[in-house]
Amino acid sequence: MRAKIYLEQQLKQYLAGAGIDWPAKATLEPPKNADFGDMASNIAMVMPREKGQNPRTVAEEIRTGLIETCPELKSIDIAGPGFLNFTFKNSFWQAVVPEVRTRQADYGRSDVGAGRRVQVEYVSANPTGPLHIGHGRGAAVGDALTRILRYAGHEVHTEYYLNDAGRQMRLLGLAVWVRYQQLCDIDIPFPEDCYKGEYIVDIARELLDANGRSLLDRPEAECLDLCYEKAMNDILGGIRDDLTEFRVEHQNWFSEKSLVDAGKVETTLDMLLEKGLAFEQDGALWFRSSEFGDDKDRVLRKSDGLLTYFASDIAYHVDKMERGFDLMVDIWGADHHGYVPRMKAAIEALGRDRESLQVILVQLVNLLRGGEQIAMSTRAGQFETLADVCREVGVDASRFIFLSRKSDSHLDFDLEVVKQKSMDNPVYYVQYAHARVCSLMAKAEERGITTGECTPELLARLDTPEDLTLMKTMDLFQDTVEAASRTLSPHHISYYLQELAGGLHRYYNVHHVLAAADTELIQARMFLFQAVARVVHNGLELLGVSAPRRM
RNA sequence: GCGCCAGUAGCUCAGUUGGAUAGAGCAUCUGCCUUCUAAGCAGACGGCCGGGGGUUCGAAUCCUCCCUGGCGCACCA
Repeated sequence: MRAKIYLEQQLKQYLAGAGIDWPAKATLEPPKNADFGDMASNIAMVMPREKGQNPRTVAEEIRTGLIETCPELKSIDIAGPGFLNFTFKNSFWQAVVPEVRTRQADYGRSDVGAGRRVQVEYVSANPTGPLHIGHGRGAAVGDALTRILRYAGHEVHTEYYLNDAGRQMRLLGLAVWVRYQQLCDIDIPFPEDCYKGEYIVDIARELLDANGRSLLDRPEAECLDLCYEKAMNDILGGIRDDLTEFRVEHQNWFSEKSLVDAGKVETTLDMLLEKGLAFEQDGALWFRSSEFGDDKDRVLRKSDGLLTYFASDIAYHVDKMERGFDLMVDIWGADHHGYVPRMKAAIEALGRDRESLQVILVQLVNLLRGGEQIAMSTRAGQFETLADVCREVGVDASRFIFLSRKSDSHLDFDLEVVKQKSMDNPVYYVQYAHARVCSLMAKAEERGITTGECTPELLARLDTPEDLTLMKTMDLFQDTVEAASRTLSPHHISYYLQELAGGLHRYYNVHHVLAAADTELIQARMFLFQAVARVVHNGLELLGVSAPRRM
């Protein structure tokens, strides 16, 4: 059982005996400084006490009460202004090894999510060009978050919102059409605001190869449609392929066009009008977002009669709510942060708690090569695609880098650095820990060493500081999963794994596993290593990073 | 001008939502391969946590005012 859970139960039991509730500000966590013991609590300082009573006196009472009823505890110390520092017996920590052996892929799994239904919408890039590195970051975060939330007991549904209606799409068709004509040696200028990428020319060339110059004889509107459709299908196919390659799979691709065609946008606008949340002014239709915390009201339908993106975005979120999700998580590029208040306003206006929408803003990625910046702009057509980057540095390395920063932070992604197999890229450090154990087990098999039964007596041999560090770190895994889930922050897992891997590498250099003093010690250490490898594996799985058996 | 995010060791970044003496890695130095993978380990060096004020037993973390960088502020998508 986890140290935190155990102590929490014991303390609650003690407080209940005294008729006191668990204080809201009470904490229970491993102290930064290991000299203070295994777990520390401020409970004596934050719980109600008689006036004039010193927290240390309260702590002393708790200490006396607990030390008798908790056989798992080796000692309780009181320090500083009234901290309680708990130290467990080695046997408590050793029990984590069989626990990992039993639960295997489920070790660390939690039920804090209590089956809450969560929808994670991510990537959702306009299909106007290939995915670039910035989309990759969003994809990695969304996917890891999905894995973590599921592991923490949520029921998660993933979705890609496809903006397949609107002006950008028309521009895409136009771009291809112009390129097609140019390929036919017709001298027309390329529109300034169109997509200039080489991939547009490729699509036009395919059209030319398939149809010859025949399109030139058909009505322009028809050609534009044809070009748009072809471009859309090609690009979307590319995006799907890139995501698959990046180990990202959305359960549903939600089409904006389908929303419009089904009249759901109009229905939503009618509903807003009915509730007095929308109004006509200057020939346009407005949403009263300013009444729900936004800076100003926002246009839903322009005076030219066309709907804004915001209008269909509201309709889309209405649809999400109708599908009964307890929580909607949207992952956006940070350059869209100005959009958050109006979307939250919409959620609230529609009668839902604004917190039921959580927008994760993923900051910009600076793509560098040897310290020099590579420009990225879909329209200008200069960028390295996500596929290019994956091909060059690998999916594991890319994902791990993306998941090793909190989303709020800007990220420098230097291709030369990420390619290096050094500590500049910790993914190898973590994977190496797993591979080390695997190769060690293979070696044991070669030598005919078997492990036998995993008994407490055997595990009692795991009593060095390095043993205890590893076991305590494994004990923290589920807490880490829960923290990552609670704060919607995958990077906690990444840092945890680096710490666990570090513990293993250190151990490896201090203690020989297969050359230990006697058979029992060898077996005990093999059990320990197998458990560590299992936890590393589980953690990497949450990040969507592979756990190689050899490197 | 208004808003959002960031500012922590020379560099890249953590810091479990208010805890004890602020942590990793890289870089730079010093050591460790005749033994399970050196993609590793040990040690040293390195800090006014952007700055001022406030809140309290206690602040990198909370409130406030400044400074710097990035990004947004459309009847664009």
